[in-house]
Amino acid sequence: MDNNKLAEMLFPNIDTTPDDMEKRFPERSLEEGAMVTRLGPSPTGFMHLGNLYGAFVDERLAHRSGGIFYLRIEDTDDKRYVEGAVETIIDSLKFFDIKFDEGASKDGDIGEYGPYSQSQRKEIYQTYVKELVRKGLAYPCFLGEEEISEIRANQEAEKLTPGIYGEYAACRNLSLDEIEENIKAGKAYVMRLRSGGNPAEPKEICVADAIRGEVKMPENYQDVVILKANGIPTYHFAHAVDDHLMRTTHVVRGEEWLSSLPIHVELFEKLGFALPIYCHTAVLMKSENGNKRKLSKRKDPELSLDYYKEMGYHPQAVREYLLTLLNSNFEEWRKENPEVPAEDFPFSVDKMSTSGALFDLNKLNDVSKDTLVRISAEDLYTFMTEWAEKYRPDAVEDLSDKEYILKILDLGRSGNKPRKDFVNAGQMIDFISYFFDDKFTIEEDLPAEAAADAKEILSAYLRSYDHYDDQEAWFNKIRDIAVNLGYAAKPKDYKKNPDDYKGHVGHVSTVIRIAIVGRSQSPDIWEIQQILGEERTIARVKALI
RNA sequence: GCCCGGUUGGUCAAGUGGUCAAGACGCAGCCCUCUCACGGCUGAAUCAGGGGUUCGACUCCCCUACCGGGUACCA
Repeated sequence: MDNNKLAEMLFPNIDTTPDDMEKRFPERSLEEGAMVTRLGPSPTGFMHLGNLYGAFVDERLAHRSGGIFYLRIEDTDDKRYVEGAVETIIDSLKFFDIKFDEGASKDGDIGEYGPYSQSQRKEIYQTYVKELVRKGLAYPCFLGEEEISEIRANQEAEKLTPGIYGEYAACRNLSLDEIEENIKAGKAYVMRLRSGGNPAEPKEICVADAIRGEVKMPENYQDVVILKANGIPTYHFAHAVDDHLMRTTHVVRGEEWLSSLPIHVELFEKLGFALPIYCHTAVLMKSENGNKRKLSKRKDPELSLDYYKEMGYHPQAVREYLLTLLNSNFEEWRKENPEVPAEDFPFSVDKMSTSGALFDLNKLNDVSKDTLVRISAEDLYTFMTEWAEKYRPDAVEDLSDKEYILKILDLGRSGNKPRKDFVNAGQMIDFISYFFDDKFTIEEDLPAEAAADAKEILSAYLRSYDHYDDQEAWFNKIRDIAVNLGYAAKPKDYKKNPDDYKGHVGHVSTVIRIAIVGRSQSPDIWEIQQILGEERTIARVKALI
């Protein structure tokens, strides 16, 4: 068999060689230890939290080491392509502040190692396939879908590993004439790797994984497809060629790829490429019916990135949450360095867990509260108003008085024990809604202990009200009202001798609180009144009377 | 079926042969307190099961169970 002849017959239009490619995409000149990572999403749907989780690892690794992080669109599956998916990916990542140094973008490719969409790299892949054919390491396979499933059925009946390998690789040893005949007859074909693995007794290979340590697996012996009938490579082949030519140093991907690692090892070897360092991350899971399950785009809309955007979670909060999942020592670090940007955290792959974490909304909310308390009112205002324009147009009008809103947002946030009332923009708008007359309603019943005296309490409050009282003077007046009406001045007194009083000062103030904010729970009433202003305060008290 | 991973409280987890098995979220109680929040304190709750190896095993080995993934001309 004349392999050169076969190569020419198969790829007459390819006149480039691997050497050309090496020259076109030279090694990057980066500092020692700089990592080159990539995100390789396929434009098949929408981004979910798991994608962001992985992207974050890439981004941190590259940027903390002074390396490069690039975006490569892995659009080798035309059947699954979804219109607009690339834009969604780019927008989502941008929203969560994941920054790329090069790769695909809305304004076209940025960087010297492109094209960054696999669909545009056909010649590059074929250059390498042609070379493999020359070396006798790849061959055309004319097996159709039916023939393959027949082979598979037989293998399954005999309890053998299914696949095209060894004796089942029917087209492995076709003669040049047979191949030519098939092609002339217009038969479709794929290109397969001529695997060097031994199906009878696969060798054990050992790959160092940065997260999992040494991974031992049997070598590959399948004649895997490297080029589909349409001339586009499979993921496996594109991965090898692209990550080599784009000079990726660290391949971060989900653990679902672990099983195909032997294929990649053989591909890199046959192509003469050095293996990158693999980092197989645990996949984010979701709990369902008591079981864990991998996140799914289709089944888990509440885990799509858009969901967090819609709920109004601050991107920084989501980042911090992800960081707590990613590196177990992050929370500890954050406690010691509350004011330092998360970017300074010494992120490391060997702190990453090997088992899949369950997404926990409780934890996200908690992290979010801690995150928002560190963000200035000014920035919260910007964030909230931008969010409202898109998701809560009804609230935009209310938010227009910036000075007013800033005071509200800072309510109780100063001092060393700041309130942590805010979780996300949607919740914030609801939380502060009582500050706006058009949203204000009495949402709760008066406390049972003081309901009967409500009118008197409020009237007395109105009579004694002086907007310019300081907080202490203000509260003393409430205490007086309480005592005069037969309520305990201190909750403790009431607890000790509940029969001596109708209730305690807390019940009395709750009546006032409901009049002013419409709820039994809120930050300090005096401060709220100062923000609301005298007129509005009095009007609300009168209204309830 | 076969192959590959994984398994510490409800959740996230530290831990790498000798610990009363950290910490965080959540939960319960208490304290602070005009409510809530914040903060503080206390508590309940964990090494999947069984065999080895060892003076000693959450840690090492084997088996089983369970969970997840792969087994495509999908990525």
